[in-house]
Amino acid sequence: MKDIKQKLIKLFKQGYSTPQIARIAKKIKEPSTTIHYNIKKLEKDGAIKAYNAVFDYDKIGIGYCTFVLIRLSPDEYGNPERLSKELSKHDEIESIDIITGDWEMILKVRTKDKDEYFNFMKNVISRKGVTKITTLTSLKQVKTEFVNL
Amino acid sequence: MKDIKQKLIKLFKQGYSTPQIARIAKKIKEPSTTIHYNIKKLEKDGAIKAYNAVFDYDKIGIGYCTFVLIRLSPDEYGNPERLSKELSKHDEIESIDIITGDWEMILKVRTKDKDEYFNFMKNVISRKGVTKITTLTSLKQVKTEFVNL
DNA sequence: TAAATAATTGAATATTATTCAACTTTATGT
DNA sequence: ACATAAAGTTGAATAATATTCAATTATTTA
Repeated sequence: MKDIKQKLIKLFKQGYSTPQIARIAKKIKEPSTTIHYNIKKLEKDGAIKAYNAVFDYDKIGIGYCTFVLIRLSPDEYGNPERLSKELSKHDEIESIDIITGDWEMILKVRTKDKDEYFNFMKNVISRKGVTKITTLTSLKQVKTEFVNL
Repeated sequence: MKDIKQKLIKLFKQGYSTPQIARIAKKIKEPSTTIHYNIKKLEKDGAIKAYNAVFDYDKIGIGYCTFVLIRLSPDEYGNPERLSKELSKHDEIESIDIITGDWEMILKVRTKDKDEYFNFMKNVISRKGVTKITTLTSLKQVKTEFVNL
């Protein structure tokens, strides 16, 4: 056994998929060359960033999902991009947004369980510049990445 | 002009992509038939729900992104799934999670601009059973769907 | 430890993406 | 309004890729 599964999951999170031109052509009843041309244009214009897989996250062992609200200290407040760039390297983080209001940043984080999340919070999120953290834990994921579960 | 672009975007949100077996095979140095077998297994097991595109949402005209926190009334509190199922039909909603804590539900919503979001909030989210709504507006999206922007 | 099941793989085939050149439509400048 | 350029559409030919199949190896189960 070569444990190809985990390697596939890692690749499919980043991309490694591609449009099904023939199927789309049939669906919207246009020649496949026309579909091809239009897709390449979207890619060239940067409108499409990647093609990737949407998972049943329970089944790939990262079923513990949280939203993390972060408040920054006054000195970090003016430069939230520094921290967000830093955080973006971590595979556990599905999304990072800099937001308005009482909080400066919201993360969507996926880990195996609460213990793994706790470690992640202590080691990655908590750092100087971060004043307060609130975690909203998902009890049930109804829809993700525009896909109903 | 046939405005194929919008049709493609709609299809790519749902799926209509497929793994690049040959590229993966080269990348992890295994025969393509082995990769094929392992991918089909993931699909059969339900671990992979779909293959879809990740967009630069500004460039496809839905650059206004919000997180919506929803509190339910005592009578709806015990059955958050009813409302979430109802909401999941709407294309503007990227994700729906039922959560712990002060709020019962969190949505990630993508619209063209604040006006379109305001209409969406009034017509779709606000309804009996929803006691309170707080909107966190994204000022900058650093990472989405595991992809750095 | 034998039998059954799951996983790996190369060769053959089927399907699909891509290229190209011709043509049509739309946009641009004077 | 008209000529010209640029963008978009398309069928035919080719290149690349996925899929099937049967044989082999590894792993699990009784």
